[in-house]
Amino acid sequence: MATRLFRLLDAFSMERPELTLSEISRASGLPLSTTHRLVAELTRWGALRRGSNGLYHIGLRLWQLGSLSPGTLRLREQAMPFMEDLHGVTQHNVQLAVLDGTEAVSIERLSARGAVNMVTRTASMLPLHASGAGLMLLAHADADVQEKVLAGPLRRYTERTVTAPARLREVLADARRDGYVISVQQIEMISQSLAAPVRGADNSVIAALSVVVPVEGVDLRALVPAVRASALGISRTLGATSRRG
Amino acid sequence: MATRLFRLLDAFSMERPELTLSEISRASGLPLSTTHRLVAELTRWGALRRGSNGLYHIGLRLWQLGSLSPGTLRLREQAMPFMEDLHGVTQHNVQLAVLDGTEAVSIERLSARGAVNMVTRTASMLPLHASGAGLMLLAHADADVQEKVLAGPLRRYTERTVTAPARLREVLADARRDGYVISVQQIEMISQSLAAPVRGADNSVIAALSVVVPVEGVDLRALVPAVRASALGISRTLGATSRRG
DNA sequence: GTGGGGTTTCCACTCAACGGAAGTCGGCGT
DNA sequence: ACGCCGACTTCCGTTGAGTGGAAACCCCAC
Repeated sequence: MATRLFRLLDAFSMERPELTLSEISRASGLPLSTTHRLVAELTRWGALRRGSNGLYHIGLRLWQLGSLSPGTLRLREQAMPFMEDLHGVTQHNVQLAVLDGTEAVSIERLSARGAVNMVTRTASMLPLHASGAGLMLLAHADADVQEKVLAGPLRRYTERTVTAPARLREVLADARRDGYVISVQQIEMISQSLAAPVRGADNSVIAALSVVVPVEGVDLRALVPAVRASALGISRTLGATSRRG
Repeated sequence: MATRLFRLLDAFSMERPELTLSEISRASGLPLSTTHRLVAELTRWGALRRGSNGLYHIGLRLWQLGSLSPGTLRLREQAMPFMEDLHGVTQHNVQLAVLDGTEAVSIERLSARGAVNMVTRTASMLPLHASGAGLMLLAHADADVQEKVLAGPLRRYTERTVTAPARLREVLADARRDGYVISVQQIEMISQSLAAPVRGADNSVIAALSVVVPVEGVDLRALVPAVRASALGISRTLGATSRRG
């Protein structure tokens, strides 16, 4: 059954990327002998590898497969130069995120040396309703995704997190109209972010470019043109023709 | 059964990253109804996603999982600045590869604007016995891997591909001794490459940094110091203390 | 309307996955 | 040296979950 495989693979995480067979068994709740067989199959295929230390870890085969996901390899490669420029100019955290189901996933990030330690790491999730990038992606998401998110529980990270659906709709409408969105202290009280949409060849929004900066001492408004310009640059490289932000 | 899932996922490729259900069924050789059920399960978990166009593609969940593979995220992030410098100085293709089983996988690459069109793309395989990076990885691989590769069939890409095990052993020994390896016209008659080892915190070789350049008009020897220095730089960033190349 | 694709649902059979149990290996403490 | 313990591996009889043929469904193009 497939769910067993998923349970097994889910045993691996950012914190625990290497596990023994028994650990996998315990973490996934599967009987040891079953785990043993499944792990063997996964290893044969290359989804898992056993290191010289005897521990199992995710194999590159899986990474290669994952790299086929739209909005990783090509998007990243094209976006990198622009992100670097933006990072160089602003000296703040820059990140690129895409939509996956009802979550935003950060696929690339350049962190500033002395900047706010971003909560998020590459390959991690961002809330759609509270992060700058998430809001921009949500603003341009399919109607059903929007409805699902607006209906579902909207976690309140801080006192400033917008959790009222009606208010959120306004924010999304503004984001679409303005071509950028600013999210202040919605995830942490010490940080704020600004995001702009990245469009693909068909002019649909496929990613969001954002900067995450400290609340203290930074005026996000001043960064709006830079972020929008960078996002437009990426869009153009990807073949978008629309001038809309 | 797990193999069915693998067959199904293998239907996706660099060339065909988006497929209809029927296409998946045909490509994987699985009955349509079985495919339907498996795809549904995979989609529920997030390994696959169905785009607004109705086509299925690999989901970000899989990409995130794959990113847990050692030698992708962290290695890439640390290596990037050095690769960019090297790329800037040499103006040639620069790539970073790691070992997976008995193959080398390119995990990052910077291609030169007007350079040889590298056969390889990011997230693609390199032969261990014929590419510069592959040779360096093989030179430092576990004994059993080396034996397997030397025993197995060594594909002859060009007339200059080394396929004699004895000769290959010499090349590997030289690579270990010198701290770099040069592979001339072993994959294509128009290109050659130079690779140096990247060491992790335990001083073991975990990756290979290489440049791929045209045969005509470029003296690889002149690039040896640059590539070695960059590789050492990455190693140092990763916590390696060994001065051996 | 009709044909032809892709897609979804249904269900009885069967065989492959399951997992308890027993056996192996290796390291550590006494 | 010995015994213990944990991790790993192998075996095998049972059974219920995966299988896949078939039929219905949907939607578009001609």
